[in-house]
Amino acid sequence: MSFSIKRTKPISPQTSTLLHLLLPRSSLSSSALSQSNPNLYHHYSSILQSLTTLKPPSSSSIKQLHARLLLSGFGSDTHLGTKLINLYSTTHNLHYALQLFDKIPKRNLFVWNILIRAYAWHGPYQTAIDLYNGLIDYGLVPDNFTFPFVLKACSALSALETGRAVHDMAIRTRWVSDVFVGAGLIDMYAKCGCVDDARIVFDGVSGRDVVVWNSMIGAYSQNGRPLEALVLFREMVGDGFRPTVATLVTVVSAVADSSNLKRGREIHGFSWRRGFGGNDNVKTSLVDMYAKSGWVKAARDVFEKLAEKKIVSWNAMICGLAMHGHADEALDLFDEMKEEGRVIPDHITFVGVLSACSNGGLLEEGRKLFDLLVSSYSIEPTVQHYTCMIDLLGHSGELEEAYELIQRMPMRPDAGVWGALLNACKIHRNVELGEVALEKLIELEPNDAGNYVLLSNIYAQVGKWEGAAKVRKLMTERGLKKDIACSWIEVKNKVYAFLVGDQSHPCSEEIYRELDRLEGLMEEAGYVVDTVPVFHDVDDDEKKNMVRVHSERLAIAFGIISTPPGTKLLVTKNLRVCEDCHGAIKFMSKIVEREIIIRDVNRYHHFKDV
DNA sequence: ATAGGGTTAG
Repeated sequence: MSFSIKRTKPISPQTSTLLHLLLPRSSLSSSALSQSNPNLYHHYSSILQSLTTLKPPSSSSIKQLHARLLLSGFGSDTHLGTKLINLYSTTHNLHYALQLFDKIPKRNLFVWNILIRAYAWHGPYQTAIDLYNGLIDYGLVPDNFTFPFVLKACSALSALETGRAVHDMAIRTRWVSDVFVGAGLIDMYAKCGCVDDARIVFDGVSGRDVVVWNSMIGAYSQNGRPLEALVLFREMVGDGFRPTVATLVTVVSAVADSSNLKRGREIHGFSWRRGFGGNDNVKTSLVDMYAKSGWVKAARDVFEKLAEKKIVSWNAMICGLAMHGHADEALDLFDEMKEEGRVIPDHITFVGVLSACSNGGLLEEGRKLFDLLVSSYSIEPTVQHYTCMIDLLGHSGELEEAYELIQRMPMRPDAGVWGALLNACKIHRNVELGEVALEKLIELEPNDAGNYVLLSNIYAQVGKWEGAAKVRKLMTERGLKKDIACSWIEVKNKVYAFLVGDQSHPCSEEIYRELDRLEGLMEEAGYVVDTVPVFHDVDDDEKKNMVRVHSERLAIAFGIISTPPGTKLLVTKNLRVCEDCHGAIKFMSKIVEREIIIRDVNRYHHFKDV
């Protein structure tokens, strides 16, 4: 019997030399092979060892070795089998790995671990969890390697219940305070949205290292708690830990969400002082931060200084332009990206350009892009792409077409889709479709007050007060309250917040006096109060009063009286800017000759009619 | 023999 190696695929010269050295001809042609041959066993073991050091190990060599091991009667040997499984799992041959695994009678923890690792990295993630449970049923106890692997699978699936069970096991096995296990648990809880559980784990980790800090800062940042992320970052630096690129990227993204340019510039400065100024990853997060802080030009400057523009960088810049309503620039940049040809647009790029079209009212451009996404880039449109299209069609007044698209889309429309339609119905005062959209929204998000408010406003716009009252009653019955409007503005390195009708500010009197003064000038310039957006069915005078104390107006008035003439104002609001304020701020901007930017829940509104 | 963290949209 001959054992010469059959070449199915050419193997790398490196591997071929290696096999030649380790397998002298004599052993290759030997005809009496069995487990009783310790030399051969040793040979196989060494070859396996050497293959492990190759990066990447040759797939075909592994299969050949496997075949020879079986022929030599070593098929069920734990030691050799383990090594082979390890090789198979690092070369993504999970099928063979699992086959071998089933044949090994004595399975040690190491084999379970590397299999769980393979499935946690490449999926199917549920298999990793099944294997973890299998390991326990088999009578083994998970160790400090098992936990990070299985937790990665839990994170990928947002499998909170399984994650909690794993956490419980980590406590019982006393691995819970280990840095690796802790980081895995923190990340799992973060991905499941349970930041406070993550914090409990964080507080219990002994000998925290930089990764554990990063994980916890990221947990806050990814779950919309930027201030806590920053507090923890300061604590980390105060404790003498040296931040890494991952720390900076996470913290900059947290600052981006906190909408505070001063903090953003501070962290930018910090990154320079600590030697991260030239790092492309940090720069990309800065592009996003500057865009979200309302300073598109600074974002663009950082973007142009990137050594290499990767897809994330392009996306951050394109989306940054889109959210500020610079539709043409966003599309130009998209063209530039295609021309440069180094990166391929992905699904996020298309969310960016489609939303740019939506903000810019570029219906035909948007239609073309939607076609392009499927035809030229073979991207499977996601529910977000459909949402963008429905938003675009809706804004452009094509409500019927938008509704048809919802009925045609291949996946189940989510709240975002119906929300886009409802919003379009509000803009174009379409009660019938608005009712359809709200009905669906109530099914999907029964406790979101904003949806009810929107429909109520549509009724109010067309004078259907009984409809508005019906929706309001429904809200009261369900115990829902409209979120209180709040706007904030940063003046001289301090953030000031204003609620609707707020009189608590020390300068309140001056603020209202300034509003009065502006209103007089606005009316002279042709401004007429549009009372329609007011929620309640009250008389006109009262409506007028409610509109004029909207939180963004208070913030703007405060900004005007407390900054030098000509200073640009950036106001952030927790809800959407109402139509009347939109019109009023145009006049204000003109009268005081200032650029005013409002960041609301959806996008940025620029008023620059100086 | 095996290990944990990061940026874009929504």
